[in-house]
Amino acid sequence: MAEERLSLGQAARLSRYLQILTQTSKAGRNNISSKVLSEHSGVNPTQIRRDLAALGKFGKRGVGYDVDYLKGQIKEILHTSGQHNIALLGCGNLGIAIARSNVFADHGFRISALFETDPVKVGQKVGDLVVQHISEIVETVKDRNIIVGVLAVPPKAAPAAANALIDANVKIIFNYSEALLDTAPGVTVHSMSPAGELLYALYFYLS
Amino acid sequence: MAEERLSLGQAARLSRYLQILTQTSKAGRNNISSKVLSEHSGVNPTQIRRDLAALGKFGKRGVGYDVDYLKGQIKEILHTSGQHNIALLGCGNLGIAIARSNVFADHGFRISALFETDPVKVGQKVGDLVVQHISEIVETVKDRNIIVGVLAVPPKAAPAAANALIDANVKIIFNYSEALLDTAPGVTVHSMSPAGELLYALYFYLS
DNA sequence: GATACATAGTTGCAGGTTGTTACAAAAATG
DNA sequence: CATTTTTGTAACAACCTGCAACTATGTATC
Repeated sequence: MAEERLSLGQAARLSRYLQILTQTSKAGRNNISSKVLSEHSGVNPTQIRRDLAALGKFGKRGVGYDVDYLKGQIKEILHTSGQHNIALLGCGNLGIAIARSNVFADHGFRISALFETDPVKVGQKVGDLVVQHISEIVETVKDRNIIVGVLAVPPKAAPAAANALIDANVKIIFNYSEALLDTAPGVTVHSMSPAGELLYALYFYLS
Repeated sequence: MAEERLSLGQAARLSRYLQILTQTSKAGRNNISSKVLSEHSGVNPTQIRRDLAALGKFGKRGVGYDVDYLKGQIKEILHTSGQHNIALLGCGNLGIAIARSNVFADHGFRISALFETDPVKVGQKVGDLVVQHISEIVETVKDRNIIVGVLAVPPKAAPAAANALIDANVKIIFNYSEALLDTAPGVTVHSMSPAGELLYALYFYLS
């Protein structure tokens, strides 16, 4: 089994395809062509076919790709077929929005714990979960086998929250706030940057 | 004046630098080296220096880059020194979170209009803005010179909301929902995909 | 069945991008 | 003045991408 590690670009594209396939599947379509995939992903169709053919010949000539089958194959390749538990820090508007949406659930991530510093919010229920105080994070992360922490706190609170996640031995921090976080060895920090992406899109519109 | 159009990669990196510079500036530091910029952006320091040197020699040898000066220069290069008006569709938890945060304001975007379909929310105030009914979108977008629309609506409502934005002649649609949107000529659609990005990060952790 | 069409798989190549290594130039420090 | 830091530059190899071309295999139509 060759099992070579994917390049950065390949992995990025595959997860993008997966995202699109998941939505396509939800919309009830069960077949998709590289052309359509290209329109939604912005990736050149030849590139898509090359990516997919290199990992196994998943398509049917003249027809396209079976959405659910391809979805399953890509999940295998990305090692993300299983369920993964995530902790959400911050139960303000943003945190609640994330907790109630399916963004993560659709992709096999289960929000398994909610944390807050505000004593008023601690103890309240959001869906099936009870909001816990941040002081319980170390134990909960260990008990529930959580490897991903999502930061949905105000920028000012972000560094402290990130450190709490690091202390709790979380491996991936997903930062919804704009704040810059210090990195720790062995911990991947991924920051969203909607404004940055908007600037990028705007540049190509303006020039 | 050479004024060449930036490559996709260059523009992406520059907007990333800009995002980091903005946060660095907010944190009160006014000098930054390519090494630190690299740690926060994930871009190779040589690449950073190459990018910046190619557009003008903004740094001081032995010292680094002046944060505010560099920020200004990059804004010029990206043609985003001015203010840009954006419309926000959806005033649920997510919409409110966006409206109250500084994510966009920090980068010169001003949220100039809020829209909803829910009659209960129409007329309520969020900050200085009054929530308007979606039916007013065409006129408002024209009057307030809005070129960017941000979708913060539930996935089911996203396609209709996107079409409303297209009808209103918005140029860039920024989609916070997971839904796939149909594209229209002359309109750039940019979809956030937190779960996709998380899958990507997870792959490198798991392999 | 024959024909046309759509679409995946495949190859070769030109061009662009990136990381690496190396080094010179300028500024700060002591 | 010597040392250190850090930018600016260059050259090169490795990699990646897009394009064009072509083959193979389904589907639809007549």
